[in-house]
Formats: sequence, C-alpha cells, structure tokens
Amino acid sequence: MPTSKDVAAVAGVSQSTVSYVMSGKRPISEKTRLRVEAAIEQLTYRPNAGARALASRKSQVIGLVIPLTPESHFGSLMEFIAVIAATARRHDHDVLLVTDEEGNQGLERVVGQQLCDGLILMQVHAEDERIPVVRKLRVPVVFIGIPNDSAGLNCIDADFARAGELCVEEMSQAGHTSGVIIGWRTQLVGSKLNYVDRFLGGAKGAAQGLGVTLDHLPASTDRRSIEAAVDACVAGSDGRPAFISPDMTTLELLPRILREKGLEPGRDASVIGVGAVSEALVELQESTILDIQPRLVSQRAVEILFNLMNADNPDAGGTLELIPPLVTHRHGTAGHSATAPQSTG
Amino acid sequence: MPTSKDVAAVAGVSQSTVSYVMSGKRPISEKTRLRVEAAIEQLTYRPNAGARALASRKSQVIGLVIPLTPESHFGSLMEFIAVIAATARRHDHDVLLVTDEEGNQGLERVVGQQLCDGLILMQVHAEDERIPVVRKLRVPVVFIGIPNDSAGLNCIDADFARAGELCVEEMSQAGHTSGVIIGWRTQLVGSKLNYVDRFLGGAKGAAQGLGVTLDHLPASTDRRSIEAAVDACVAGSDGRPAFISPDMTTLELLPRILREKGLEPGRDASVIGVGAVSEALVELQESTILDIQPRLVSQRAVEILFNLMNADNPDAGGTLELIPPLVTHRHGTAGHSATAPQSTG
DNA sequence: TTGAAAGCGCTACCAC
DNA sequence: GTGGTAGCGCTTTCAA
Repeated sequence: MPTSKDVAAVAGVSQSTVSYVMSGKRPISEKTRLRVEAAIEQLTYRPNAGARALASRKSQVIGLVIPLTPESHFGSLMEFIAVIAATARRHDHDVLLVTDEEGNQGLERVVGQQLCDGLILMQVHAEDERIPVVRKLRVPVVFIGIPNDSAGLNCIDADFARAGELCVEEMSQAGHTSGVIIGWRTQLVGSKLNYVDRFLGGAKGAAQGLGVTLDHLPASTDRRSIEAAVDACVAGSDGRPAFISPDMTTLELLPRILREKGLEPGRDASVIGVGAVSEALVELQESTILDIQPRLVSQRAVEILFNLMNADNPDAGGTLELIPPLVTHRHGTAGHSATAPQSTG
Repeated sequence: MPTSKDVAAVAGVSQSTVSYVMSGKRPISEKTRLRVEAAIEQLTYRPNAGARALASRKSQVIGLVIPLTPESHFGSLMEFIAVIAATARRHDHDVLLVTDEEGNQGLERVVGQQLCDGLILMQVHAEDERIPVVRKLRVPVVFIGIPNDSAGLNCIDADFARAGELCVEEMSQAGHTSGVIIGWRTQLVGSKLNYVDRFLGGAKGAAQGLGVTLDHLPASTDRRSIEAAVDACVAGSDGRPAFISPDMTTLELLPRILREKGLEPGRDASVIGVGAVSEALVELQESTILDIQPRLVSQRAVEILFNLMNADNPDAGGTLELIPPLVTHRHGTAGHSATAPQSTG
C-alpha cells in the first residue's frame, strides 16, 4: 500500500504538499498540483483512513443508529438506509451501522472511540431514553422522529398530523361518515412512538371539521390484536367499515385479515393509511396509501447533519422539520384515479 | 477525551501495560490489571479507533456491500443486514455500509483506505464483475450468493436447488400435475442472479421424478411482466393453475394479481415460493412459503469471514456453503397444517 | 508557493 | 511481569 510519503517521493515534493493538494487547504501551483495528481494516479494512492482520522480528528464517517425491534417495518427501514448511505457518499462520508441492540452504550461507544463525526438516530421515541445521552455527546446528532421534548435537538420527520388529516379527508371523500383508527395500544402511545399521537391529533381535528365520527382502536402490530380490533369495528359498524392506520405493517395485514372475514377491501371496506411502500408494490396495494416520503426525509436528515458538522458553533441546532405526505395511491373508492401523486403543500 | 496515556498515569503503570491489559496479549498480574481496569472505568476511557487502526493495521470494521438495485427486495435485504450487524458486534467489530452504487470503485476504496478488514458482498451475480477485483483485494471476502466460477472464493447461500425440489414437491402434494415457474427473463438468467438457475435445476429434476410437468415463464419483478406471465399460464391451464417463484417481490405481487383476475389464491390457484418473510407477515401470506433462512445465512457469512480474518494463511478459503430452506408456511392446500417448521436436512 | 517536523493515540518490539 | 520507545500515515503548524 503506497503512502503519501511515496507519492511525495514520486512527485518530487514534500509530504505536506501532497496533503495540501488533496485537501485544497492551501494554494498550490498548477505545476506541482499536476505532478502530485499524476503520482497519486500512478501509485493508485489512497489515504489511510485511520491515520487521517488520527491526525485530523475527523473520521469522515457518520453513524446510523437503526432500530431492530419487532415493531419496525424492515422494508421501510431499508428505504431510509439506502438514501442515507447514498447521500452520505455524495458528501464524501461513509456510514457506520449501529444497531440499537447496544442501546445507549452503542452511542457512547462509537462517539467515544471517535469512529464517527455525527449520528443519525431512527425510530425516536416520545420519551426516548437516548436523549439525555445525546445531549452530552460531542458530535452533532439528527433525529428521524420527534420526541416530546425536542428543545435544542435536531429533528426531522414526516408530518403525521397532516397525514392524519389527509386520511380522514380520503375517508370522507370515499363516502364514509365514520371510521376507525388502528394504532398502537394506548398505554404505549405517549411513551413510545409518538407519531401515532400526532397522527391521531390531525385525524381528530379533520374529523371534527368534516363532521365524521372517528374511533381509536388500540392494536399492536401482531395479527391477533389487529384481528380483535377489526372484529370490534365490524360489529359496531353499519354497512361498510373504514380503517385508518399510520403503521405499514398493519396496512399490510389489514386487507388479508378482512378477506379472511369475507370482506373485500375497497368494496366492502376501506383501508387508508400512511407508510413507505416500495414502488413495485404500491400500485397493487389494496389500500389508499399516503407516502410519507422516506427518501426526502432521509436526504434532509443527512443534509442537516452535514450543516451541523460544518458549523462553527459546536452546539448549533434546534432544527424541527416536517415533511408533508403525498397521496400516491388510491384504491377501491369510486371517483378516484388510482395514481397521480399530488402535492399537499 | 482521555487517552491511554491518561489511564496509565492514573493507574501508575506504563502506556504499554494499559494496551496489554486491553488486548490480553501478554500476561498481566492480577494486581495491576485491576488497577488499570479501575482507571479505565474511572476515566470512561475508550481507545481511539483511528489510532488503533493505524498502529495495529486492523480497523475492527467489516464492510457490507449492499445492492440497491430495483430487483432487490428491501424487506429481505434488511433481514440480512440486521443479523450481519448483530453478529459482527458479537465479534467486537462494526459494520460499514458500502452501497453498490459505487461499484468496484467502492470496494477498492474501502479496502484501499483500510477502512475495513473484510468484506461481505450481497446479491452476487453469476458472472459478477466484482470478482476479478475481489481476487486482487488484500482482505478476505465472503459472498452471499454463488457465482458461476466460485473457485477459491468464499460463498454461502440458500440451497436454491433444494428449494426448487421442495416447491415442486409442495405443488405435487397440493394435487397439481402441472405448474409454472415465474422467474427472471431468460436472457438475464445466466448473466445475472444465478440462483434462479439453480432453482430451476432443482425444480426440473423433481418434476421429472414426480411425473409432473413444469413450464418456465420469464418475468421481471414489475407488475406488468408478471401479469403477462399469469395470463399466459391461466390461458394454458386446465382447471386450477399452480405458480412457483424464487423471488419475494413476485410472491407478494402474485396473489394480488390473481385476485384482480378473480382467482382466489389457495382455492382457485396455488402460489408456492421461497423467500425471506418477516415473522409478522408470514402467517398471513396467501402462498406456501419456504424460508431461505436469511438469518442463518447471514450469521454463517460473518462467521466464515472471521475465520478467514483470523487465519494465518492469507489466502485460505474456498468455502461453499449451502443452507437448506425450511417449510415454514403452507397455505390453501387441503391436508396441510398452516405452520410447524420442518427440517429438510 | 513549498518544506521540515512535531505530533495525533495507539501497538508491539526490545529490554530488563 | 513490566516499562521504554519507535513507529503506524497522516495533518498542520512554523519557517523559509
């Protein structure tokens, strides 16, 4: 493996000149620059990441903390990860995977070892126990998700309140005057994923405005609890029930459960929700799906992080960005086109 | 940030002793070891990853090269990534994400920069253009997938030949005497993902043995081509058609497409295939699913990599490991239980 | 516009 | 069983 010393020798310059050619941190004459670049090419030189990190105190790596809990929807998760990795590369950084299996230990470890210069945390809980730790961390952190107390933190997420409104509007336009939201068990809401709360808030507001009634049936992401919720809803429903859910796993399960009970989604019941669906699958969903735009959210998360990492002020921050959802797919409701993305401002 | 020098000072020992306490590479008296450990604890010392990598020529990181092409099924991909990350941590290593967007450049970069000590490559093609590059790489590499010429390479994958056999057996037991395999376009098979080939081989062999007829309809993972294949099959079918596919996306689309055509999967048609399905969804699949055991495959991949990384012989290797699939879920065929994983030896 | 040299924090060799 | 110390390959002053 050639070193920058070798490059210097070949180019007939000093090692520091090689360094400055690569970093551009000081003016170099056209002539020497070309010589150095030629030498780099010739030797296929690549700077040693460890040495660079040691000397510069920058690893050129960002840590991505991913949730591997049962409630996470792997397909959606991957959608985020893919964009984050690609965006990071565009900024000349790599991505280190940190599973939340290690919990706070993991955060402290990767930052303590100076393995990365910044962190992105996914699946942030309302009262996330990582927050006190994050506040003490000496690297910038961006949350995907909005905790209850986001003061001074940098957060970005889909606008679930708006998504709730849109779902109810969709429901109303599909001719329903009442519907049921299937979300998490109430005892978990508030202490865990609070986007359900935000979603409920938006939905309830819209329901009032539109004069439709809305119930909230708590359910977890397992088949049994969803089934129970469905039974309850069908029993209490006059005619065609409508289901709304902010959770992708639930949205995948619901149509199947309905069919098992002899209800054809779109005809005998409406299913409306938000999620991150892969393009291949979205057009065949039996539900009306609002896209929470994981690609946009991820990209902004990385950009915010890089802004912070390049900021002079070490504790700059306090971003709170909400990305509006898009209606990408309507299904089974008369009078609606099945595609045509539409901005929601 | 405290350094090992600080630890040494607090413990009243030399810096090298601190190093040896951490690495265990030389005997340390109980007494000093405790003193050092106490100092480490007290200062919450964490070794600087860059410095360590520089001095030891080991980064304690493995690179994971993931495919972000349209043909990859994100949910399945995540299943692999999660296990790889967890297993790596258990070996005291971290995982660096390398997207194949960079192609061979990416491989050469992360190895050249000495960002990682080993690589795992996913979604290996039959004539993968990364292979010549990999052979020159100075770090061990494990492939998930089996290229045509695997000589000297370390490969692991699900046993798709066996999976093909099992699918045909399932089909036969479900009372079908003929069926259709929906795989990739033939022109792609052979140059790209060759597990389809292996799958076809196994399936055809079993078909001969069982005296059932089998067609292969090429289709891509998009809705339109699958639909065309379905139409062709239904037209040529007497009675209840059977579909077999080695691709998860196809398996997710098929039941929906069938329903659109008025065919209820399990009753009017059988859908059988292999894939990596999340536990929450598997019991509601409209198909008979053989689990390709992504968790087991991933775990073995990491273990093989660590064996290579610890091997004295730098070009040890030439592993080829096939993991048998499990019948985890049967659907819509009389006389079968809907669950009960069963080993296939 | 360029070079020399002092570290960055760790490991591992050589002494004792 | 332990300590001293020479690098690992880079960045970044300080000098010229």
